[in-house]
Amino acid sequence: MPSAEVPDIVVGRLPIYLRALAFMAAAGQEITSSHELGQKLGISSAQIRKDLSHFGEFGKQGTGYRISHLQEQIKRILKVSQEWEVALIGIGDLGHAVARYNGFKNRGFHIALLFDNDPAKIGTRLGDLEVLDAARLKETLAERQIKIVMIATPAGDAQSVADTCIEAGVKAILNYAPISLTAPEGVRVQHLDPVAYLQWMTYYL
Amino acid sequence: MPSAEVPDIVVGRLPIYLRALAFMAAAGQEITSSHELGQKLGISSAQIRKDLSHFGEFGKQGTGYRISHLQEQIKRILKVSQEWEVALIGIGDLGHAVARYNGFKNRGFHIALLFDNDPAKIGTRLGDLEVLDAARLKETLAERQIKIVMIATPAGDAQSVADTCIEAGVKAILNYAPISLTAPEGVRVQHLDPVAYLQWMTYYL
DNA sequence: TAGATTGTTAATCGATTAACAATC
DNA sequence: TAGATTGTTAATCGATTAACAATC
Repeated sequence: MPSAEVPDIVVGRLPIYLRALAFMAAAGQEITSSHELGQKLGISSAQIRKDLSHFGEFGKQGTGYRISHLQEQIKRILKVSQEWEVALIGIGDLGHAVARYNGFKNRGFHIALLFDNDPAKIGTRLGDLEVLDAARLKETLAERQIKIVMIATPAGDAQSVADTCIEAGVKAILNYAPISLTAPEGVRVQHLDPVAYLQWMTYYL
Repeated sequence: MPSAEVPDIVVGRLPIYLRALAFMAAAGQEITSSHELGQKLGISSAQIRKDLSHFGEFGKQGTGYRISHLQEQIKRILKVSQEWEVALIGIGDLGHAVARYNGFKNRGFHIALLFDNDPAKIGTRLGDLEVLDAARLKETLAERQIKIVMIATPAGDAQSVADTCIEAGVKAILNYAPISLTAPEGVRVQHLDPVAYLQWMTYYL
């Protein structure tokens, strides 16, 4: 029974399920069960079934889930059936790596715009994209109606870049800069902080 | 009252607190309160006090928390008061960016070893480190008693690299490769998957 | 002192799990 | 059919919040 009020934490697990399903599909597997999926992810089978039940019925009693079908459905739920155009701001080492990262392909995103404020970088090409002048960030994002950006600038620039993006109508920010960003209601920010994960793990060492 | 059984989710918030405290400290601030910290992070003040109470008493009634002291205490709890030596395996675009990332400094980690299996890369230098031959990964990690590695290899190599690291005694793996890794009990794996975050955010668009 | 904020208790809220009828 | 697995309900478990005495 689909509901309007799906817990945040449930939505957050859907990309994990999607990743595991893609892995199985790549190995040629066609069917899986909540039990198998749960074992792979260290999650109970009941939780997987419960999570999915927030959105509908995707399996078959006695059989399990058809992987390709479940992938399609979860992609639809997450709105990544079609590809989103994403802008990347800050083309330093990290930005380069992000721009060349092949993990976006077929997962709902493609990098459509690159920005930097360094005259030495503006106008250069990276893959089949030209690095644009960050001075025109706001106008360009608004024109192209970009809703999602990734920020890979130095820490000191990240907040003002974020502010500009938000003014241009951006609603989701993935922040690679080592700094906490603040954003108004209605704009989602995720911080990709490798050190936070490392620190978490060292607690248990 | 410190307890032996601190919930995982509480430990996971400590690095976030630490990051916010570092930000305040960098701005010259000396004192904060659970209320202020909570507002910055979108967390209730009660939760912050409750979280900290698992480990001890770090504040002063009527005043709040001395930032430098709280930082020290949380670092001690997370075992990042001293720096851990970390190995980085896979020196492609992403590995380069990780190696040059300045966010590790002063947060409990430093990259001590670089590995790749490409003869063209082995022996070259990156900063003040030489890229070592991944063929000797296991021996070298064991000799140096490395407990933490970051994997930035292509997806196809990541699991076997992880297995080798685990055989060498590694207990914590930060995985940048776009693939789910499996590891035995006692080894912690964190997957740094930017696309999972993007997919989570698009749900709300 | 008066005001503020901690650490902690108890109450509330929400998420996870166990169990099972339905059914493929 | 017999076996397996779903989707869902109810019970359990755990985390968050509200409230407040203690006290700086």
